[in-house]
Amino acid sequence: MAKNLLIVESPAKAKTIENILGSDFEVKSCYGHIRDLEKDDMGIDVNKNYAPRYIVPEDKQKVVAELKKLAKKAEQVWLATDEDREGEAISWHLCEVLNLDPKTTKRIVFHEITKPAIRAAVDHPRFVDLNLVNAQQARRILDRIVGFELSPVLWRKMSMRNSLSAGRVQSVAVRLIAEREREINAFGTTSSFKIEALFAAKDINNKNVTFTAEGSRQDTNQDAEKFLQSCAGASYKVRDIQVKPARKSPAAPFTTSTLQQEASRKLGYGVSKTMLLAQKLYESGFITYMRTDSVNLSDTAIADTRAQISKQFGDKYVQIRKYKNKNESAQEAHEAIRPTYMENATVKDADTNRLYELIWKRTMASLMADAELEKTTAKIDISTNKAELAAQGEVLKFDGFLKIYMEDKDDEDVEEGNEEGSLPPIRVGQVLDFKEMKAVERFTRPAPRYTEASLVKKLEELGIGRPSTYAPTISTILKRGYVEKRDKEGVKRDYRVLVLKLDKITKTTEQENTGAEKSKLFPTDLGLVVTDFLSQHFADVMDYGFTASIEHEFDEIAAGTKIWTKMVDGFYKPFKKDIENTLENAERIKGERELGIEPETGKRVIARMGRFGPMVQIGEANEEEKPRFAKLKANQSIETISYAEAMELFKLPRNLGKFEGEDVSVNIGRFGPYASHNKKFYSLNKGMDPYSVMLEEIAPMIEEKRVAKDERTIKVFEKEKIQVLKGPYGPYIKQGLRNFKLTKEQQDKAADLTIDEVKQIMEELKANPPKKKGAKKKA
DNA sequence: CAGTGAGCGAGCTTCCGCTTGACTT
Repeated sequence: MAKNLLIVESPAKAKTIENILGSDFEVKSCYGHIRDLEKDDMGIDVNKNYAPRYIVPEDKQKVVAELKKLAKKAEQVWLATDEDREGEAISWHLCEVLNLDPKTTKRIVFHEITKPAIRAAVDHPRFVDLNLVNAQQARRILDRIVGFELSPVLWRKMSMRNSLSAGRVQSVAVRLIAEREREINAFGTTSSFKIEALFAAKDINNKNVTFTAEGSRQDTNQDAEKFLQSCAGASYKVRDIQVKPARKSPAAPFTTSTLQQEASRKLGYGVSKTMLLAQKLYESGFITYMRTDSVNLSDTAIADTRAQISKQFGDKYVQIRKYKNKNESAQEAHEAIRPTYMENATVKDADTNRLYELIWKRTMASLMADAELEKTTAKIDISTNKAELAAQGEVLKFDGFLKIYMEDKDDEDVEEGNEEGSLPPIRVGQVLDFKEMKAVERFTRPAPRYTEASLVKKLEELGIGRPSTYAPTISTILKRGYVEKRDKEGVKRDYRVLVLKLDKITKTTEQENTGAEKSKLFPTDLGLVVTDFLSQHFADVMDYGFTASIEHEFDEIAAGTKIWTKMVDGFYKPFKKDIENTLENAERIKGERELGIEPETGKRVIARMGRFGPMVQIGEANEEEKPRFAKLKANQSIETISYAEAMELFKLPRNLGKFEGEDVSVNIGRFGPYASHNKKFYSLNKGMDPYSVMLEEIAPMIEEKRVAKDERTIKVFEKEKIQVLKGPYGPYIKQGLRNFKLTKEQQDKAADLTIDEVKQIMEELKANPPKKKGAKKKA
């Protein structure tokens, strides 16, 4: 029996630390928070100075029971939760639950899992910092108040039956996406003409090459033509050449947020996928902890990386840097995300290797030498006018970190047409061999829509959310239906090109694709109307600076200069007034927009939110007549749908004629477009448009779907309406809407199951349903 | 599975931040 019990948050850490500390220590994990506010009545006694009511959630009871047992036996308990606000609170909760005195129980902290760091921590224990704990309680309680007061307002004011939610983080995340969408919709594109001259010259190998030089942009088509005209018959002479050295530095080691961004840009992963793979790597011991906001590398990691760079590329490529966090909201409880052993450049598992290699390269590059460049700018005179052209070239003199890694840019930060090539050797005074000059119409672009990762980047900049919540926050706003992730097809656009060649100007119009986007976040109508509603009635909580300002107050609580209950009270009192006022006075949320008047009837055509989502409506509900309704299509929005598009929606359902003697009609239902025939329903195949599809396409589809259904069916008990079906997880039982999972053995003999056996399996599963996450019984 | 669109009102939903597995049709 070990004398000392040391408690950390993560089980993977526990193992490593136990190895470092040896047999005097038993190291256990508490798996994060062990208590939380109960849900009834917010779990807070608002009238008793916001006294919190904490409970141990069901899924934590086993862990807590075991820790209790071990704590009782141990001579000394050490609290080694993370060194940040949440970690401090976890230590305090452990004291409360394990009957330890926070004023005397040893509390230790470290930012890296290395032998010297752990040893030093054990040599310098402190006690739980109750001010910091109170800052966390204020944070927790405030978030609970915001979430549990705001969400019910939505339930009352929205006519949708979804379980809607609002919160300090998620609601602002949706707002960012909503505002970006409106910016894009309101964006007025303008164009100008880019001037580009093409010259020929000999390179150092005496080979003929071409290079381009740019002139200043021309605002209009006429300006562009006039400019080209003024260049007709000109000669072009190099007036000046400037050569400047330049350097590029590597990016800092990964944090959760930058890892998510790069994995999105380079590998196309969503943030959940990145975190899932990183978790696997962490649990297998290949990388350090993946939920971190720190860019710091431990001394041992720096030494390890330096050795690896030297070995692989030579000392010339080593450049030790100490990275500092620019982000004020960072709490830096951990190291940056890095490989645990730099000699492993890859891992065996193909699934995780791509992410691992990214982490390995980024870590290596962060301690590699700057890249050295030479930038050349040549100014070129035009003999027939006063304008000048500029040609730019860039030569890499020393690759440094670029040897293995270069951070990608977001669409947002990429400027058009600045790709730098190399220039052939030219000298001042040289008359250049002119080929042609082009004026190409270019357009201004609105800011791009957010990807999951660029949204995380923005949230982090605003100090909203934490590394452990970025991915779950995005899942939440998707699940609630406030936001959709999808592609957008581009549209064809004409652009004008003028070419001056052999002193003659030719004008052409070419086509390009514009506005195509992949895996971007779009607000739904629900997201838009809920954002408007919340912004109108709860402007302070929806403010982008709200989190930063309360964080400032949490800092004061942590410093002991502010009382947490006073801080919470200062927020709650006016907030509660807003809640009551809104419940009493605010209209129901409709998001109504008039699209026009139907000429034949004089009835209003409106788009609005209905009980089942966005819809269009002709006429008003009154005694004489029922209005006509139609659902919006997937990519349509209340804010942008036109009158003509709305009227189009009323063309469904369409009757296509008879097949096998029965009518076939198509419509759009809850699960998308479908055909109905002989009382059966068939989802339309991808690409089939219910507005235009013909019977000739539908009939064979119905036949195909009948066959596919037969293949999925293993057995049918007609009388009991029970089916045994083949699914992606093997055979299962289906009765109505309910599915019943079979065990391995039962699956193997699925085809031979009798009705009695099936019934017995169902009875057992009904009596003992498989446990679901978060399922809890009422006390 | 393929309807609906008003209002009443059982009894339900809901937050953010720490952590992993259990579960999925």
